Amino acid sequence: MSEAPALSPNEFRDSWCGQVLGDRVDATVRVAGWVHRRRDHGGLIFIDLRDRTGIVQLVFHPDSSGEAFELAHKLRAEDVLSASGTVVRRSTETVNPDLPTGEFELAAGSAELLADADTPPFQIEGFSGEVGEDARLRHRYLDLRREPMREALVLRHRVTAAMREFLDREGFLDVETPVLTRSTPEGARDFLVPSRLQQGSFYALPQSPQLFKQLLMVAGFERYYQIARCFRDEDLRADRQPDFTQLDIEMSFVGVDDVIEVNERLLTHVFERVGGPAIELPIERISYDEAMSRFGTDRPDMRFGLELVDLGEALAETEFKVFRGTIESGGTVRGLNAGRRELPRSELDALISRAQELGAKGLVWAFREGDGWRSPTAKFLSEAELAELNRRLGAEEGDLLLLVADQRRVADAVLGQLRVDLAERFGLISAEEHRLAWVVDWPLLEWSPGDARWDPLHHPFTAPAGEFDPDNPGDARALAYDLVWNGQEMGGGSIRIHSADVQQKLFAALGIDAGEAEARFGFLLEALRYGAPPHGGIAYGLDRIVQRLAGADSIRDVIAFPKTASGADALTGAPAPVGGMQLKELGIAVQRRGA
RNA sequence: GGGGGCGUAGCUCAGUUGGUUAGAGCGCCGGCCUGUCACGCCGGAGGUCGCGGGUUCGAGUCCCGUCGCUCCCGCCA
Repeated sequence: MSEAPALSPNEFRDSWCGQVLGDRVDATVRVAGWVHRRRDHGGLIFIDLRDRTGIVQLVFHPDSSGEAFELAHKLRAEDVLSASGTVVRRSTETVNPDLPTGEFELAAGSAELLADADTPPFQIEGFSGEVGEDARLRHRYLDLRREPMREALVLRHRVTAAMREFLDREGFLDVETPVLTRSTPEGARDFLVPSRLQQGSFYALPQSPQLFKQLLMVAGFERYYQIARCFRDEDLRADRQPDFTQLDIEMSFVGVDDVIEVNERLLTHVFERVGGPAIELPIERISYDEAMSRFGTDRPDMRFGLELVDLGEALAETEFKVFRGTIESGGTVRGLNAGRRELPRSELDALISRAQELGAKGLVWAFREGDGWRSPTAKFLSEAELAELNRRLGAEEGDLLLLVADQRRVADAVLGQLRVDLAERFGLISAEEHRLAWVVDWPLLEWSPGDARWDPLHHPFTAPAGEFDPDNPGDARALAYDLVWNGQEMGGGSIRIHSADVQQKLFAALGIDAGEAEARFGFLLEALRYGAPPHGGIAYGLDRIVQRLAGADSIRDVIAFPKTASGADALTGAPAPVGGMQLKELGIAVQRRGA
């Protein structure tokens, strides 16, 4: 809970509920808030009154409270009340040690009902069950009265306040960029807004302020930040909302190390301010290649082992058709040692199903037994091969080994995720341990077999390291960096291309010809020709950072009014149909019902 | 777009192999109660078992469809 703000006395109150403490004893104070709980003893009534700062107990006596006693009898949960009385120190045996104000209480002399409340659809506090999220979201204003939600939003405020404090001190300017902007159909699907004045044309809601912040660098602002709402029309997850918040930062005349350095100090400052985990500087860096090789993912959770091992070489000559076929078609065999485990067949089958869900054709499991394996696959492999696999996997007696034969990227994706699943199941992750890392040295582009073209790993404005060779686009490295926290991507950024020529080369490499580039990004190319400084920056997922700091399971728990998994706002009912008149003004044909 | 889980009182849940009148805790309403703090005690109300269809003598329970919530895969430059 944040400290109670100063309070100007008025007709409703002159003290916060949470401030009815020792220094007020014998004083007459007036408090206002919500009836948290009522304990009516017939001849004596206790009311717990709650405001943002906490709870105080009001006592109503028939003798000293007069009319207020009659009112207290009629009070119900969540009624809004203003009450005044004398602050009294409780006798030793009536102290409530669970309440910050528990040594004191307010002997109420008068009270005024400011608003009566319908019975809430769920209890605000004080019963052991967990209220379903559906009900909570439908009455979010009641859910937000609950302590955990209030604390989460207070934490969120403190995080953004600390960010602004640091960035202001470092000379970053907070500049707003448009929400109605232009669609540049790359990456995620855009949310579109029809234009009334130019019918048939559409605004797009920004997926990020990327191009605007680059233009601000061209404009000479040098250091920019914004806590920006971004929009992506993709399916939701526990850590994905269609509208979400990004801490967006951009700087001029910097290289990778400059951006990382200031961001490490930013994170340290924020974590110190809000009581986050201690950060050891510098934050460790791991190359993309090493992350993929050891963990099978570009956002490795390095709090535990179970690292991936490449077994292709050891199986180059194998007679086992599955392995041999995969290797001959350019794939490989990857494996991990899950340690000494005992899993029933049903759970091994579940692992296979999970592997298939993740895209594998199958999963080989084995337990090391003597010099060989206990495994349905053991009979297909030679003694020498089994020994070599055991050696490479560091397998000891009883260790569970998991192998996937596939194209490298599939094997990585499957084992990289299984590794995390297994660590959770086997309890290898301590809740107290935190591990931050920069993933660096990214490839600039990756080949997309489906679309038969090169796609940027980050975005098409990311600067290549050194000169870009259009003849070998796959070899190019990017001046890019992602911040990974316990295996979750928290933010990412890069040094940007600040030369129109280089930018055009990149567009060409991505299959965007000069005409199309001019049509879609002409404003950027033109701006880059008017003296663009070298620049770069980063964007953080604010919701995810706060989620992690709050220890919440979903970013919905740190967003005041989130959407459900189907993208609906359970409170307002959005999205909703609009009237024919509204559509007509936009030049959109009105569909007849049933049409 | 695909897969899994859930849907029973206001809330959280139980409900056996398909079988009489669908239960519990909390909340709610009424009564009693002067030191409680998840107050206590007594009494009471409250149900379209998400919705639609089917099987059956009989469906909360089985089947099909559908809607909602949720987790995951795809997607998220």
